[in-house]
Amino acid sequence: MAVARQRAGRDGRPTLEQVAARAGVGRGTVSRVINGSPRVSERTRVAVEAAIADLGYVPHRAARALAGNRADAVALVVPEPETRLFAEPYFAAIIRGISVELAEADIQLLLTLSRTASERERFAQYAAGNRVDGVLLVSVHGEDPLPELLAENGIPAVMNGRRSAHETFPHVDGDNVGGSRAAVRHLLERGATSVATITGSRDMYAAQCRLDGYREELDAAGLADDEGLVAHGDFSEEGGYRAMCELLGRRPALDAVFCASDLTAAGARRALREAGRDVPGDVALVGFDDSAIARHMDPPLTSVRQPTEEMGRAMTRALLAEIAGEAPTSPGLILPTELVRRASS
Amino acid sequence: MAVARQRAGRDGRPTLEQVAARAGVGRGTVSRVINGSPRVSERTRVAVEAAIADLGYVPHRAARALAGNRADAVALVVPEPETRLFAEPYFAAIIRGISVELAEADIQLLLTLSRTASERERFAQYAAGNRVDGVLLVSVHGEDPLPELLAENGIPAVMNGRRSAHETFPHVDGDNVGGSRAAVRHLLERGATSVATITGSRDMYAAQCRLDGYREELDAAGLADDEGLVAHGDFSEEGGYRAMCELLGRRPALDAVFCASDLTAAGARRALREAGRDVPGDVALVGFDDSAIARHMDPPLTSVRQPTEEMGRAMTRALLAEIAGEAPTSPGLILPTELVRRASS
DNA sequence: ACCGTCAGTGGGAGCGCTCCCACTTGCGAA
DNA sequence: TTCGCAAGTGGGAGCGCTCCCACTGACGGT
Repeated sequence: MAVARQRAGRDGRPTLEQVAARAGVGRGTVSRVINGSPRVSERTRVAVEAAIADLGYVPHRAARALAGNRADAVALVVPEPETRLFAEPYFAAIIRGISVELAEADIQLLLTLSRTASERERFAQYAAGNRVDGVLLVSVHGEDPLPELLAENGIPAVMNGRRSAHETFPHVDGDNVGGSRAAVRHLLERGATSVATITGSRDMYAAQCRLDGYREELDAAGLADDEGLVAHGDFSEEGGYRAMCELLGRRPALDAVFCASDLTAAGARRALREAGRDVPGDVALVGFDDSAIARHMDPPLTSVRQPTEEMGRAMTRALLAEIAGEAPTSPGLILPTELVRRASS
Repeated sequence: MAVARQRAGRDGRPTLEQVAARAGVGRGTVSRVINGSPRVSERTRVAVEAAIADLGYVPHRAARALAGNRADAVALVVPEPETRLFAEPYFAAIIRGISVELAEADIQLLLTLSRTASERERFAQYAAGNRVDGVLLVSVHGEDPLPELLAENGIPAVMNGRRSAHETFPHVDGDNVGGSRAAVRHLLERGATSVATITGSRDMYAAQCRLDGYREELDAAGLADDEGLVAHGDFSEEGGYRAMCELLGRRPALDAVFCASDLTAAGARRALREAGRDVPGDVALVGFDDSAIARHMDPPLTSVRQPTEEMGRAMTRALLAEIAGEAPTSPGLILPTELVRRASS
């Protein structure tokens, strides 16, 4: 048995050994060709590549992973409660970006939905055991133990978004402040004189940034700081509805509202309709995220779009660099946002 | 070197060998415990489990895969052009279902976006090499070579949806005909007398089914078959808009429209508004998919919902059964749909 | 007392790779 | 000519598991 080398693998597929035999070289050489080592002569490389093509050889991932002490895979961890996020163009685009970048590096994407905090801890355990080379994190909340767990275990990871202004964990985020400022500026330019805002969940940094942007832009325009124009929502439609009712009661003369999310804007729009206010005639409305509902609202909603696909790519590139052991140039990357103008403002 | 067994793995994590030493048993026994073999005495199992817990042992996936000739992973293949599908609650729910079911079986989910047909062929190659145990397919079009490629290579696979009435490939689908019939029946019950429909892309079986359901229900109600009430769309909003304009020109007296998708309904709604028709006052509208936009249309759209999470689970269960070598009881499974009533009808 | 049986167990072999060391060349310098 | 060295190469060792065969010992039947 030990004599008859050069046999195909258990599953009938060619092995590296067969390729080597066919090309008339040793296993080491084939391995070098596959891994793009420069220490192979041109002639040899060509011969090996021909043998690979002839045989239709595809490296066996598990064997590679085992021998090479790596996984050739990265995990994307999505908190289960957040799967509604899934139902957003935002998410689809991020995944597309990730996928493109990973495909180029020939690395697999593992999708992991983690339901509970304990499951996230278990995941860290799991990830530590060389089961993945790196981790991509989305929708990370402040109390999530996963980032620290990963860092402690020395597992390369990058998150989407930030938990605070001084996020030390590697991250890629959209420019929330800049986007909000652009939205408010736009409202002001369209002649609004009393711009209200409905915030997102106060414990989320993105919500804080969007509120900061709102304030900064009003300041820059020299408008008085009126706290009565700020109502707190929670990114949900219902929250938007309630906040809008509140606002209408408090500042009936408002003529524009900047919402921290499109969903919030949808709720606000409902409240405005019930109050008999026309959009954009009486009140101009702007959302954030440029999600599916923005395009389909009546009237279509002006919204702030993040360069989501690019964010996915950037996250992945950063992660791959980290895996490759490159020293990170900076802990984070902030990508610019863009205002998409529609009929609501 | 060969003497000093019982050492931790390269990455410092405990190996099965260590667990065996700690529990005072052989490697084989630990393996049996891990894999739930019944051929282990209660006492031994307890001891091994304690050792596993003490050491925080996690099996090394790649080693398992290599030795066991399996991958412990299944791939979900999404055609890249379809990633907009991603941005649907439909998709999110399917993935959630898949994820739940896979987590129970401790199998990983690989997400693969395939851009081109050639990439799909390459994927079949790849899958064949024992790199995944099975494949989950969504949005399969008629000319897609992947299902056949997988079948030829003996790779277990299940698709979501069907390509035709006599789909032989294992599949899980929603009851499109039943859903459409329920939608039309609902419209009729609400007093509609002239029910039009806007179809989906004619080359898609789901679109055909939805049209069939529409016809069947009208037949059942004894209404004359009026081809003028059928306009062809393509599941897109623009297509819905055009078809609605057409319909309005041809049958100005229509008082209800059943659309093959929510997006189509959104387009139709726009056309109706431009024509000055009130929804639901003048024309009742029903969509299909119960997607995000349905809830946020004005008025909110009545729509047919599929049991999507359950579909994901069913697909996964079917795939796991196939992987386990169980003979499929039937080639496919059709799950019931449900009409979600909202203000548009 | 003998045997067969079988639940339970230990450990060798080997999965298909990568790593790395030892080796062979070819070639310019001494 | 001899040596040194770098470029190129072959293949042993070993990654952490599972598979499976061989073995042990308790037990019941004869």
